[in-house]
Amino acid sequence: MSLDARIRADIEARIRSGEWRPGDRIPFEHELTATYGCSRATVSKALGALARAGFIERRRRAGSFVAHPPIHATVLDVPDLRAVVEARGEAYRWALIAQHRRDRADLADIGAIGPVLALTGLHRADDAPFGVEQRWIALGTAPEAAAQDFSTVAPGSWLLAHVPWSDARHRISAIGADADQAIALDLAPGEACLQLERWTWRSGALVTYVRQVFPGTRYDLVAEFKPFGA
Amino acid sequence: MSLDARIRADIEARIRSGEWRPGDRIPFEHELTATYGCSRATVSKALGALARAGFIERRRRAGSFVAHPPIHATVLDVPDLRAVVEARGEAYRWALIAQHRRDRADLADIGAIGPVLALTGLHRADDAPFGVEQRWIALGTAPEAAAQDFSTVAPGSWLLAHVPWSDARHRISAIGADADQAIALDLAPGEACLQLERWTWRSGALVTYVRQVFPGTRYDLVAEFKPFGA
DNA sequence: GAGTGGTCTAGACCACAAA
DNA sequence: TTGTGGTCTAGACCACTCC
Repeated sequence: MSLDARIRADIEARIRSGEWRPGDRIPFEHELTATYGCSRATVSKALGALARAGFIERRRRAGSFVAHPPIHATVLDVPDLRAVVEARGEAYRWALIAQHRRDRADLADIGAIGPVLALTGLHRADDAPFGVEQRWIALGTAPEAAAQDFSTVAPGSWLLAHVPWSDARHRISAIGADADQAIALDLAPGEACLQLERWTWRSGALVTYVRQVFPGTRYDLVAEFKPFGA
Repeated sequence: MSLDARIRADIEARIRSGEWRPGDRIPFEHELTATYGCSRATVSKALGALARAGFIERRRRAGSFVAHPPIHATVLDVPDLRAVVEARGEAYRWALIAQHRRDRADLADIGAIGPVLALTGLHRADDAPFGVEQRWIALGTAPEAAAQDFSTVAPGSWLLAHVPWSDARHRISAIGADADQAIALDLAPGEACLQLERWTWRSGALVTYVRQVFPGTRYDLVAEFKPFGA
């Protein structure tokens, strides 16, 4: 492993672990030069790669800082639905329908171990329901969630702001609305809906699993991209 | 614009334009050093960025070569359905249902200008239908398509292999199957389906627009990803 | 064996923004 | 004004790999 790759991995690990948090200033290039006993070009190459990957922001005369995670709403992001809806100029509302705690996860396929918080709720835009959500939060990985009141704050928004994550997986499929979903979303049973499942992990441990169901006519996912990762 | 960025943009433009094709060797670093009148480190920085972005592959002792576009099947790729199906160990078949040529695109929303080839067909895996496809190919952008026989070769497979592209956009939504789709896919009308629309451009000109409809129970899209683009 | 890319050094000048 | 990151140079050694 090259020296610049070691420096990069080292700093990336400190950011992922939370040792260096968003907004923190990381050491100046000349300090890292001394730390690693190398030239400034090597440090600069490592920091340049980290900046390109979005881990840090670099500002002349000020230094390099751990970046704040961005908020978008495309298929490869974890969207904050509140932000998405408000960006469209509509009023967002979250309503908690049910909440209970289980000391042992009884859903093997979601991959949670230990106590979980199970939540069901409804997302509204301008008072019209546009998504139902069932969510499980692994309290072993995110213990702060146990004390949080989710009656007015959507768990997705709260998690994005408070719990870091390192990996996620989406599964996108089409389903017919079941009876409960149809009532919540004001649809006919069996009407086509977009189902988005998302697993979110932190360092290999599941943070949360969520299943969101949106009416097919009121929601779609968009992805713009280029070939070869260009 | 920095010198290394100019070199990078210059080479990228030659690749996108097709002047340098996949497999071609691009000039050696020391030749580019002479061309641009700069040091090897600057050339190396530009080529390194192009390699990271997937435009070129670099091989010691051999040189740097224009990369071949990869084939994958996740939500941010243009999948070759034949490859996806065969990777699952199933037999793929394509059946052309209808084909006609229009001298003027009559679908303003797809963004095609000039003559288009309109195709409808069915994808099968192990003889079971799993997707219907409606496609428009802009003959102004991809004139070779006019002479191609799409009765046995799926247009998606052919286009991926023969027509380069520079940008794409997906829209993923859920719809109820209409009468024709229900018959083709062997479903009840109104049953939930996943609809994938894709626009593909080359240098700003539309190459093809396709709308694929899959039974919700037989197809889903998966995306795995990390925060900050890490 | 010869020549490529991969990496690193020590130094330099500059633009820019924060102090 | 000052010190940071941004960029570039000229040179070096190395590992790899194709001839």
